[in-house]
Amino acid sequence: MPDPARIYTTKSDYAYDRVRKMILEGHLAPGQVLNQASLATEIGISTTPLREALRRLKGEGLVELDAHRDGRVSPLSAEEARDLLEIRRSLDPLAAALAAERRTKADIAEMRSAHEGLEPLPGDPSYDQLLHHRRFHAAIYFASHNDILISTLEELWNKADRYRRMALQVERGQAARDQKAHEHQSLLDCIISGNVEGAATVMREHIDTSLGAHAAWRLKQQTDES
Amino acid sequence: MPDPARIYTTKSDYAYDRVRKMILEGHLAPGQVLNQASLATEIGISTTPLREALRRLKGEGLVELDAHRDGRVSPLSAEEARDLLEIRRSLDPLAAALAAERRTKADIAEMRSAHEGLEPLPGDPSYDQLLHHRRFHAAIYFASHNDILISTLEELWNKADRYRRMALQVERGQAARDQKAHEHQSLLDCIISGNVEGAATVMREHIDTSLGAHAAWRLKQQTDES
DNA sequence: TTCAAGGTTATAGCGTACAGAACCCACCTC
DNA sequence: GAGGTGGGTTCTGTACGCTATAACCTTGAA
Repeated sequence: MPDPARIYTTKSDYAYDRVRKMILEGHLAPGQVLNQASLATEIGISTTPLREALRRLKGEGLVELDAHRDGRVSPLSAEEARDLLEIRRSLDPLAAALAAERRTKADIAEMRSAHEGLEPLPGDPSYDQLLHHRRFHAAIYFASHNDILISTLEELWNKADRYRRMALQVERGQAARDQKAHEHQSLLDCIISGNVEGAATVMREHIDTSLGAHAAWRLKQQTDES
Repeated sequence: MPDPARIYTTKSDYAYDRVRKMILEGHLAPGQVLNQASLATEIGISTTPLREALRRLKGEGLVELDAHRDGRVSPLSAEEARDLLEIRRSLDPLAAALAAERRTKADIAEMRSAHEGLEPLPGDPSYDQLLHHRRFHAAIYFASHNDILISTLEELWNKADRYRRMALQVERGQAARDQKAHEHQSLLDCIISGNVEGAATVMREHIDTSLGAHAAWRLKQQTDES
C-alpha cells in the first residue's frame, strides 16, 4: 500500500485511484453497497475527500449515488455492454484514423514500445497484463492528438474493463488469440505508414470481435433466457 | 434565485448547476480565477459542497483545478474547438442513426414538440432560445436509447455551448439560417421514417456547417495570425 | 393470526466550521 | 540582480452536528 502523502497531491485523488482500482479489479463487486465511513477508514482518510472521489466515480458511471442513500457499485448490464460497444465502434476507429494522420516520432516510439512483448490476454490475466494491453491502446489514443477524444476513450475503457474481465472467464482458443495479435500488428503498421482508412477499418474489426463484444453477447443471452 | 433546499436534493448538486450556468452564460469568463470562499458565500453554501461541484466540473473540462492552486474557468482554444468538432462529427450521426432505428412513439412526440416553433438562433440569443435548440437535439440523443452516448453527447454539448455563443457574435445571413431550419426538418423526417443512413448523413452535414465549426475556424485564424 | 399502516428510533450520508498544509509573492539580503 | 526566507492567502482535510432515509416495532383491523 503506497503512502498517500508521498505520491498523490491530494487525498481526494488518492481515494479516487484506490476506489476505482478496487472496483475495476473486482474487490468491490458490482452492486455492492459502499459505506462511506468504513471505506474511508479502510483507505485511511476522512469522509470528505472520499465523498469527492465517489462523486467523481459517479460522473464516470462506476458508482451509483443518490442523496442520503447508500451508494453502490454500478451493476453490470447487457444494455451498458451494448452501449459501450456502439460508441467504441465509432470512436476507436476515429482515434486510429487521426493517429495515422498526426502521429509524431515520439508517438511511434511509444506505440512500438507498448507493442513490444504484447501478448493476447489469457484467461484470468494479471493486472500487469491488462495494463500492458491498455498501454498499447492508450498510445494510439494519445497519437490522435485530440485531448477530449483521449479522455473520453480512457473513460470508456475503464467502464469496458469490467466486461473484459467477465469475458476472460471463458478461455479463448489459440486461433482467436492469434487473430488479436495479428490485428495489433496491422493496426500498428497502418498507423505508422499513415494509412488512415486502413487504420480505421482494422480498429473497427478489432472492436467488433473484442472481449467487450463477447461479454455483451453473453449478457444478452442471459437476459433473453430469463 | 431558487431556494436550494426546495428544488435540489443536495447543495452539491445545487452548486454544480449554479456554477455551470454561470460559466455557460458567460458570467464567469474563460480563464477567470475562482475563489472558493467568495464563490461559496455568493451561492450561499459552505466550501465543501462547492468543492465537490468544482471537481465535477473539472471532470467535464469546464474548470481547471490543480492541487493547492487556485481554480479557473477553462479558457477557450482553437484546439478544443477542433477536438469537439471531430468527435461530434462522429457521435452525433451515430445518435441520429440509432434514433432512426429505435425511436418510440413517445420519442417522436418529444422530437416533434421540440421542433415546433424552433427557429435558427439569432445573434445574441436568449437563454430560452439556446435551450429550445438544445432540447431538439437532446430529444434526438434520447431516442438513440444508448445511455452512455446520451450523457457523452450532453457533455460535449455543454463544452461546445461556449463556442456556439462566440460564433453567434457574428451575425449570420438569412440564407444560412434557412439552411439550418431545413436541416432540422429533414433530420426529423429521416429519423421518424426510419431512414438510418439519411439521418446520419444530414446530421454530419449539420455539424460540419454548425456554429461550432465557425468558431473553430475563427479561432484557428486568430492563432495562425499571431 | 396475519397483514397493513403509522410512528419512532437507529443509521448513514450531508453540511459547517475550523484547523492544517501548501503555494505565492513581497521583501530582504548577499 | 538573483536567490532565499517569511508572511499571508487560499486550498485541503478533519471533526462534529444536522438531517433524511429506512427499518423495525407497535397497534389496529380483517
